[in-house]
Amino acid sequence: MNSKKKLPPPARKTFRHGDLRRALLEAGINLAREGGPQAVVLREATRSAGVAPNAAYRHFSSHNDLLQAVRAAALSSLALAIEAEIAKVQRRKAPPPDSARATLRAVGTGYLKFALTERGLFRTAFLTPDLVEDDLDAAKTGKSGLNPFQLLNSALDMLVSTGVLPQERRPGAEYLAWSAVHGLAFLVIDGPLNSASEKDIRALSERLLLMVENGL
Amino acid sequence: MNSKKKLPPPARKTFRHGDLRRALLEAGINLAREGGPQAVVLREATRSAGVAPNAAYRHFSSHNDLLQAVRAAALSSLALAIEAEIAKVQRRKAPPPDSARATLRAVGTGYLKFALTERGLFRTAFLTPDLVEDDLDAAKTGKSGLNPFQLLNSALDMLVSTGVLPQERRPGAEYLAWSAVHGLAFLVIDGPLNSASEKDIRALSERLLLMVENGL
DNA sequence: TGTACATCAGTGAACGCGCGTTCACTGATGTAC
DNA sequence: TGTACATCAGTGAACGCGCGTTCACTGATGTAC
Repeated sequence: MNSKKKLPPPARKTFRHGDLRRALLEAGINLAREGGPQAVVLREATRSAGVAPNAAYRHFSSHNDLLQAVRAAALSSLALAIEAEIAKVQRRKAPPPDSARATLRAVGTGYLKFALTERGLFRTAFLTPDLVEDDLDAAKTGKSGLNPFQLLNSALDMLVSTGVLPQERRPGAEYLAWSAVHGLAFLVIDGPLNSASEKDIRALSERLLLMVENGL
Repeated sequence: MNSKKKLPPPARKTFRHGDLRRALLEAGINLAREGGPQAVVLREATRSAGVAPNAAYRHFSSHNDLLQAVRAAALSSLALAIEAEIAKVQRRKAPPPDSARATLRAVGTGYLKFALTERGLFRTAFLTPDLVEDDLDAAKTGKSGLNPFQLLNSALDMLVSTGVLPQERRPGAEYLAWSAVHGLAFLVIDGPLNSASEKDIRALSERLLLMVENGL
């Protein structure tokens, strides 16, 4: 009945909040998770932190500042998801070339899994083009300190060093692989595969990753 | 100095506009062209048509109605761009298998060209997932009466009928091909290839299309 | 251990903005006679 | 050929909305003596 969109404000007792920056960031992340970058509304974040709108300005210089922080967090989650898949395949020790191949596939799998299970965050992660090569901002990386793009690159380097991928095909290969995987992610979250079954999507993902492997 | 964003309203003399629906649609298309779907603002469209805001409601039932009309137009432009590339390769008569291959590549080329030269419209075209299979709304198609998705499918069918692509690999192939091409388009318009040179992009496009051809 | 005070996190009220949309209207057009 | 009238495209004014942001403030905290 009188329930607002969310839980009532957390009924803070003290004048000071204590951890408002973190609270706002987390609220922002939740908004992004559910509605993508559009949904990251400063006033809404303060609402769910139980605080006046302008209190946010103690911790973020502007709406955009908050949004970029959310984006960095999303990018970091993506890196973690990829790392988790990589760890999975590297656990079972295989001959280096096979392992390299499996690692590249794991990057793709992690990427796609994240895109599917965290659509809003995924879309938020790609707001602006600056997850570029030399972007080592820790807020955007996983445990390894690498961002998603760098994880992909290092998988491709492994492919070369184990002799699977001829050196001369290496330059630019990251963009080819990324294109394929990102495109599928898009078709699923915003496009015509939107209502496909998880099984079908999984099958398509595997074929796509094979296509990349064979086609590179 | 006192120049507004655009040309002053066209100084209509008569009370009736005469062709307001078309004028609003074209204004909307221009807005989308320059700023993507976000920029398609009903009031702005009426402004550039030199008309009161509410006049739009004589021709569109809501803001969203206008936006969908713009989207349909964008989709139709995309179809035309693809058809132009197809026509180019089919003009020079080649053995059927080669021609089929070239046609598929032409679909990809047309798609990418459109994405690059019409970023705003391209993003607008993919607002909502309903350019699906049986969508024969003429507003969204090119001269052939096919929408972009159908053009892709028929190129793949050609590949099968000329014996280039084994029949059992045909199902779902449209999504693999589309993924790759769409992903590259994204990397270029909204992603890290954003500032790449046209030459590099062209080279990547070719390699990508080869990857698809070999990997399917 | 206790007190004075600077710091600065959060408040309350207000702003201007542009949006989509509704209302009762006005005036040009095209048709019927 | 001329006039009466229905139609309906466009007007003008106003609405409520939620947003980001600014201002002068209040009150809890931590530090210096």
